[in-house]
Amino acid sequence: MQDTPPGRPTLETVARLAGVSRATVSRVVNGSTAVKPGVREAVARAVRELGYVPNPAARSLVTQRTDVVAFVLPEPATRVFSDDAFFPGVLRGVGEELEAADKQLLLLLASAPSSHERILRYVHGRTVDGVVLASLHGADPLPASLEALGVPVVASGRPLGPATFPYIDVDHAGGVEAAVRYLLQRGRARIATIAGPQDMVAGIDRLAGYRAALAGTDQEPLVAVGDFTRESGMVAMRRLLQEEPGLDAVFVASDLMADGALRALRQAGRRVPDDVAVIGFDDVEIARFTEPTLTTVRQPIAEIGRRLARQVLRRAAGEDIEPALVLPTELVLRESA
Amino acid sequence: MQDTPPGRPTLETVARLAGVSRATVSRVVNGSTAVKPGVREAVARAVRELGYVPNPAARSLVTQRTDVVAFVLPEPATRVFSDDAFFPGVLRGVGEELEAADKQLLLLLASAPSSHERILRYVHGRTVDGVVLASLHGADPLPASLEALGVPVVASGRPLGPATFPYIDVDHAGGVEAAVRYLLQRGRARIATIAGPQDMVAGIDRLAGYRAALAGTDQEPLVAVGDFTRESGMVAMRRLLQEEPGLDAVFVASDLMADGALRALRQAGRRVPDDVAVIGFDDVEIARFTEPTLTTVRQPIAEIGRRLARQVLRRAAGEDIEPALVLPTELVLRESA
DNA sequence: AAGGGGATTGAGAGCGCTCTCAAAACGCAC
DNA sequence: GTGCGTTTTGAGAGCGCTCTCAATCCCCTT
Repeated sequence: MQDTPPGRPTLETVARLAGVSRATVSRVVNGSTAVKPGVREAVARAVRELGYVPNPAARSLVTQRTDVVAFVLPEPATRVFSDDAFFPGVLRGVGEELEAADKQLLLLLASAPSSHERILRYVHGRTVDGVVLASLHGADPLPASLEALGVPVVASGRPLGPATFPYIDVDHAGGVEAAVRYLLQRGRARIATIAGPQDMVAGIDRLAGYRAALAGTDQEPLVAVGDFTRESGMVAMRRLLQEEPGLDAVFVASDLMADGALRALRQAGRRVPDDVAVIGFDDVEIARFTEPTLTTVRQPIAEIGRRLARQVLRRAAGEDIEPALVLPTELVLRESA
Repeated sequence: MQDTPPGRPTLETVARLAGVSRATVSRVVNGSTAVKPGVREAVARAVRELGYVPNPAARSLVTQRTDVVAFVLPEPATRVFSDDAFFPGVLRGVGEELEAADKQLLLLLASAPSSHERILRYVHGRTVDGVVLASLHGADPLPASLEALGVPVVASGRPLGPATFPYIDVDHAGGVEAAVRYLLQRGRARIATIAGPQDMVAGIDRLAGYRAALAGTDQEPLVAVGDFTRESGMVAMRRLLQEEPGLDAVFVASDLMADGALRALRQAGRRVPDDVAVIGFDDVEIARFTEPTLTTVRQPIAEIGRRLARQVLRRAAGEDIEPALVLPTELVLRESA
């Protein structure tokens, strides 16, 4: 019997059992090639026998890496985190990609505005190798602060101001334009829109797409603004109906709001799509279950997450990455338009 | 000018600037009382001036703590992660509580069954101080393996077999019984149920509650089984209608399935609640937006998350904790019943 | 058989922090 | 002033791992 010291086995323990030095065990554990097959096998056996697992803290201390990537969800996004399928979807994509790369996912749900300080502290303390930022509102100072600390940052969504850091986004305007053109092409004569918050690029760009599509026509834009929630969609739809009872189509900047809008339309006695055509944006699960089912602009949610992770990892590995990656959207036809 | 060494400041740097020893700086940073006010102030100033942030890896190496808690979402749960409000809701609760305790949240989304090994590795490597397990299916070997490694584990949901580890759950059966009793009391004469998966305690217990409520009556149980998704709720409802066209009420084991059931009822031309009363379970956001709005059994989702975190932290701190914590549920009356 | 060169291996120096233990400093009673 | 009991402070030993650098092997070549 080996007299194994008590407690978790360390490199030293393994080395002793295998009759080699710590350095050699380290080489085997980290897959270095410069180890003779026989020795490698003996070490591997010792590792297995002892159930050795490297201590990540010790490793980080010397490598200066942690193999951890933070996913930061700022306050406003946290609020809708469990009501919306978007962030969980992105998060899942990020998780998938990180798992594939054997990195860990640290989730920072900033439930209070004060969490900013906490986030910076983590990053400053080199707790993480990189940061994925979800959902930036307005002129968030966070990305700049992070960049200043020299940590790779990739954001979901183009920032409002000048982009001083890489981001992934989808072609909001293009997708919306296609959707509104589709409505025009089907003969809709009075197309309104329920826009998203105008302090978020997603809100702004989708509205811009709507305006762009209408620009070449004789239709005047008709806009109500919501905040991406169902309630706001309902309220906005009612307002639009009141303002323009004759509208026969509406592009809604999110599926959740579209669901609310459908409800308001139903309550107002309008038939969809006969009286009013509705097109949403996102293509989250609910779109397949509204009544009627929702025609919508699909954005590749999980793919956004995967790309975010991939870019931040590449950046952390010292690679240069594209300052922006814009993923395509796609009009998905269902019953509502 | 101080000649500050380049790179991140360490304890040493701070110590030199403040003219004290490393130990003293450590004491100040960690809030030990045994430091003279004057010295403490000088050290604090140096810390501020240098922007010193402790290196968590170095700290973990000696303290044997990481201040990280893992939230593990097994494969099946990951699949529904972005379509359901339950797990994101629990996760949010966990995040809140951990933030308050200044702990970090490591998210392990097990996208493949093979991730088990990965999870164990993290835990074994002492990457985390504790583990919160969400959604255990059947006889999952994971908690036992984790316990064996001596890591505090707290599960969301009572395990199927004998509970060898602490868990938090809600009073499924009690809540359902109350709901079905309510239906009985309102004169419903043929009450069916759409149950959840029978390899999950939530599925089993809710069905048991239904049976229990019917036990004292002359009604025979009428059961269809779903898997907590909307689709399965729709399918199950159709099956029930076919089997028993005369049913006048249905308790559905999740809001998402209830939403599907409502749709199936509408398509079958049944009015809710006039022809058929519907009660769901969960009280997620969608319950307030179905048509008609959904009467449902509320479970305190975020609170479950908070309790999970609290218990695992207490356990990690060496405290003894309750082997089980059962939170109450509550019938929320809306339009559907 | 000797010499050279690449392949393997091991010794040892940290990485930045905590914590024990002993020394130094201080306060106070006498 | 002396002595004793507290505080307060500092020195130094690791925590477990990686990585450089030098030593040792081995295998050819001549």
